[in-house]
Amino acid sequence: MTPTVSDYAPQTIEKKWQQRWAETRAFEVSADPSKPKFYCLVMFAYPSGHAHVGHVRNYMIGDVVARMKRLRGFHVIHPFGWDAFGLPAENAAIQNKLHPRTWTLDNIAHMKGQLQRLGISYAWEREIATCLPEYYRWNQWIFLKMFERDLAYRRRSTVNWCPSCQTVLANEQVIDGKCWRCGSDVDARALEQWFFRITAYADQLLEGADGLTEWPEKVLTMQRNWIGRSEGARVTFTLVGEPAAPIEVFTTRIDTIYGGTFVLLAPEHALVDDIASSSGDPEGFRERVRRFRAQDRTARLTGEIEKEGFDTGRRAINPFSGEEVPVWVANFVLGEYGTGAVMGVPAHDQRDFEFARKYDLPIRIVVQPDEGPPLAADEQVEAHPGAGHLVASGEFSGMPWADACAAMTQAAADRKIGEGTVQYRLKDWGISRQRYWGTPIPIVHCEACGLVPVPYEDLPVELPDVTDFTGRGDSPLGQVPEFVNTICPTCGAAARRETDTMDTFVDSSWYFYRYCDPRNDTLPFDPEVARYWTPVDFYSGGVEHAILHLIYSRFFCRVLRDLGLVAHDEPFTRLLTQGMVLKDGAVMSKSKGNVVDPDDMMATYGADTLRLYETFVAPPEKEIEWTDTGLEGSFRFLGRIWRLVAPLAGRVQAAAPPAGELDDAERAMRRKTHVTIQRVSSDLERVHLNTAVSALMELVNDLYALCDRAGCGPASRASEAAELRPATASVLREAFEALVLLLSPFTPHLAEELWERLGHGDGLAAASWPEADPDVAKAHTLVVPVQINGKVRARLTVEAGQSDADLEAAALAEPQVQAHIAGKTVAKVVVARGRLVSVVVK
RNA sequence: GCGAAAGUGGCGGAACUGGCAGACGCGCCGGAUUUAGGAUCCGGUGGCCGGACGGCUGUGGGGGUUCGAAUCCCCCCUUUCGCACCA
Repeated sequence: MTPTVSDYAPQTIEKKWQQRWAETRAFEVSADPSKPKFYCLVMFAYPSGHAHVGHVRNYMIGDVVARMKRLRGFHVIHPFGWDAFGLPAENAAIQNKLHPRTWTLDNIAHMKGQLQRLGISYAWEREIATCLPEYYRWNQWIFLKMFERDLAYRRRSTVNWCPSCQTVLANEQVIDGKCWRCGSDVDARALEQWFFRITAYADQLLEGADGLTEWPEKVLTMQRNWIGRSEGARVTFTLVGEPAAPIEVFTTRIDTIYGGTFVLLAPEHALVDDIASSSGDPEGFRERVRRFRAQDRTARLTGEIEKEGFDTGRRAINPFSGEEVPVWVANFVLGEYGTGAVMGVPAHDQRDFEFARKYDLPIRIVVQPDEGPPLAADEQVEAHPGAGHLVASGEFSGMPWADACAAMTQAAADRKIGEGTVQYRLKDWGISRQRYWGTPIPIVHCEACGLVPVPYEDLPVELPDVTDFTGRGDSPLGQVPEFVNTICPTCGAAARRETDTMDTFVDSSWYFYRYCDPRNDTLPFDPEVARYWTPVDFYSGGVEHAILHLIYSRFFCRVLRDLGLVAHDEPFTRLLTQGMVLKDGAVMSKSKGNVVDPDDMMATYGADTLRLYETFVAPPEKEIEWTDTGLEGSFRFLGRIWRLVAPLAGRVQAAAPPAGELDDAERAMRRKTHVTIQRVSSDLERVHLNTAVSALMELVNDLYALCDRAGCGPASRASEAAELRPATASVLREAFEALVLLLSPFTPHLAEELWERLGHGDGLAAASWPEADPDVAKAHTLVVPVQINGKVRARLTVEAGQSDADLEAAALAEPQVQAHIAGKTVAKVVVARGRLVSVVVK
């Protein structure tokens, strides 16, 4: 394709304007409290090597919003950066003998070039990369603050171990028992680990969700489920015999406690070992426990295994009934939830019911339904978990179950045998990773002093240069003596550094605050500056982070708030979860070989075409199927605009604003222009990008028709010679300018070029969003359909502003209508808001 | 199993608080231009009947509310997503 003067040549235009934007620092901003701000954020990128069109889509959504807000007079911060720590870099290093830093920085350079060629309006001077000491230093700083406040702590626990990634995973990072990153089955391992006490904020995170009115309900539901709050009570049963010990159970149905005919311990329960020792056959006992513990962790968590258990031979006293009940160990009781022990109430819990039937344990009904026939224990085919009133429950008999819950919780507290508690499914966030390419945890282990924080003035604890990556087990940092061996900051004795690194989700939990003040070297960010820019007004990214990044960030926001660094409770006011880009029905991935490279698309069609396509093809939240023909359609549209506006730009740029002497077509055109301004404006505020584009296409179609008629359009021969009425020129000028401005968030290069050709030397940076004139946008004549018995039989063309009575009369006078009501009686006429007349005949 | 969202032409998708279903685009058909192809410009395009005016039918299926339902209510089917022994 050889471009001629009238051809749309995106490559030339795009290079020109990208240079211009860089020279004028068009998108750089600084805090200015006298102006309204807008923080537009897209999830930063993992520098995997190449951006594909799926990433590009998200950046496009953010860019359209940012550019629109800028034209609307906001001070817009639209930053970008790199989530630059993580395993792929380390794995690449193992394979290619490259340092992870080299691999990462090279990838960043390449991807940055891609994004710049797309013309995304980032404030590049705020760019951050989490793998640089100047960034991760502040991870360490925040970690130490959390350590001081007991929000970061170390304990031994059973953790999720990914055998392929050779590291620990947080609970959020295990999906269906598999590693979120590589899909391997996750094992259990007992390790000393660092945790963040996110559970301290469980209630706040839950309650805060109610205020997130501009988040997708789906994400909030996922977060609420993940937090999993349940109200109940802890009640203490007493193990009889030697050793005598309390067994605390958690229940949400203390009202059923008189039906508690056995106690179940998780195989991991602390008492199990003691009981085994004092049993007749300690080895056999332990063997059975070992078997349960070894059962597939995934299957145990998802309930896919057969419920099994065995009698410990010991008994415990039910504190309410006073009865001695057997104590069993059961494989379906989770050691990590509640107290690791439950009371078995077979009549009212399905799991306990199945267990009791299997092992012939007693079933006792203590809640009878208020209606219907009473339950009988030996006839039960399933548990009755529902409502009713209590029976066989001592002094509580006869009470409605909900009242009984309250009364019995109170009674337990009075008698010091229990108390009401709230239990969460959410667990503390395990952040230790046994890998190299992450933030070193700034702690020193001293024989004498224990866990000693690295003094703030010694930060950052820098990653040493490791050159030999094996990817085997234990933390690579442990193999670097110069790193490990240090002295205790407190007592000066020889000590060892912590060798685990932090989960990379720590990096991403606060990066959006760092953008506000990215070069600060005394604090993570200046609270005053952050107060101006944050919270983030619009945040766009993938739904896969619904309960990972998005819950961690909400937690960090509160921690930083309590440290006095931020002034709000929620970091992201509005969230959009964008749909994925599919090719051949599948997510794009290198292994499937279905990746569409934006560079290829830009080489053929230009960045603007790619940008337009990805915003037009479907609503941002929906997934899209990539089609080359769709992309070509977008290219055609831009060519169509070019052929329309470019040749006429010089001829209309001096035209006066439209005045009174317009003909019908010109008046209609003006109206279309102003209606389009209204539609695009409101669609963009709602981020309905696809319908905004379609409104612009309608405008262009109408402009073609007008120019065709005026003999000046692309279809006209010898268009240069055609006379242009001054009125036409003024209408065209107004329409072209609106079109270019409304289009500019989508296709900024083309818009800048045409804006310049329309006589504006100072660029779109100096322009502002067009305002619709409601009077011009208003229809002067309208078409009112007339329904007879629900079917449209005629259309009236009337002057706007007719009264309902006039419309009714006009409708009934219409010959078409007359024909349909002839010989029948008009029973009723409804006029709907001047838009429709509905006639009912019999 | 539980919960949520969705189901509209050949395809992607429009339709604000119930008010002309199918905007816009892709594809397809026809015309103009062209030596030809491509590109471009114009027109047509849910289905059935009719030469046209027009008529009938139509938003997963079935019922209901209403002058009027893609939209609201009930039942069912399908798809996608989330949760799934959390006591």
